[in-house]
Amino acid sequence: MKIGVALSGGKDSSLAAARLVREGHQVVGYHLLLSPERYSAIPPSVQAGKVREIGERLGIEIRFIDGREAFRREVMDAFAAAYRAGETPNPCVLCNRLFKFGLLFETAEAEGCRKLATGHYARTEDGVRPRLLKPIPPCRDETYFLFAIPPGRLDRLLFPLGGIPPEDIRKLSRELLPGFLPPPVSQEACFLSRTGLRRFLEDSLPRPEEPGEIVDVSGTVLGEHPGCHFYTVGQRKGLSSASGKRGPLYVIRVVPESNRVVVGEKSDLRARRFRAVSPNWLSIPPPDDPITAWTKIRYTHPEAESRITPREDGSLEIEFTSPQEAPTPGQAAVFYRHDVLLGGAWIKTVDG
RNA sequence: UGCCCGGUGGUGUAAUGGUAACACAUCGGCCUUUGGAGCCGAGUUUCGAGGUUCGAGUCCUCGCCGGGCAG
Repeated sequence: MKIGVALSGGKDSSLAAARLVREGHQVVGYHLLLSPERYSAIPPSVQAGKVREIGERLGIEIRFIDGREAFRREVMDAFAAAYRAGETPNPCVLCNRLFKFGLLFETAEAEGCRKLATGHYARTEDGVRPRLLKPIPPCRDETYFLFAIPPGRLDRLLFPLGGIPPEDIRKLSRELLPGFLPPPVSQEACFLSRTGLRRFLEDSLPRPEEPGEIVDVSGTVLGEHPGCHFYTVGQRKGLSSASGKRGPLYVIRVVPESNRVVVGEKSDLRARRFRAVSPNWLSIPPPDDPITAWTKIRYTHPEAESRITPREDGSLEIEFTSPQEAPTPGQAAVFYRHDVLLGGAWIKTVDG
């Protein structure tokens, strides 16, 4: 079978491709060019070179897809807009939806690939309605980033790494890609290096350096900040001008209208209810009535029991059984039942 | 002007006359397929000038600064 593989140049996607090659499939590697040179940690040409090298090593054809203009428009602009609105964007989810499982998927499909594989740690399950599942337990679970992918494509996706235990992945790595040196894993958003984020915001935001007040939950002014887009809910660092007393301070809210950053204790971050918009249901049909599910509000959040109520306007009301720390506008809320990712939505407002 | 308190890292505080400590902040590392968080580690401090004492953040004198009382 002809299978397309999304190849980033990293270890996981290479391994996924290697596995499919070993199984005897006709594999084509697709590499997306997304990041503008100005902001990237690794120059795109260097990354492309890595991908070519992997292609040679595996003996597969490599195709490049230039998505830079659309990426700029659809992911980076949205990223900047979120900061402007005092939200905390999650570009990975958007990029997965629009590019890896969007543009790249469509390109591979048009070129005759029956399936698309990626190196994500996740699983799919066929059936009347295909489902997206978490990987086999000790593996890190990356399904959070996949909640927004188009449901109709689930049956044509392959996650070759999601079904095998980590020790086997290491073994596979030695067998299939001996001597392969993974690039440094540590990174920010893949299209921005650490310095890139700052530069990007300076380029993209009007008057980025406008100072404002740091206030506590009762409105008392505690200090000054250099610009409210440097802050996100739950953040602890960068509050030096307000600190010194009352233990560690955390950002509770960012209010761009008044250019204020509201801070408080860690316990002030806990909230039970929030509203989420633009839901995407993957493994179940969109529900008409309230359902119970376990909701995860950030990548590393241990999902918690909740009730999800669909509203007339298409948004969702989520209520946790017990308050959770720092639901944050702009982040994804992803719903699970055991191993199954039911769907997800974007956190819009937090009610308390 | 008189009297009374107080002045310790960037901030808030601690230290019977005996190695100046704690929290927050800051910096570095770890963690990490988003932003945060979390974990580990580090640096930095006694308002100034004299004096008493083996030894002063601590006691004494003067000054400077901040607050209070008296008017």
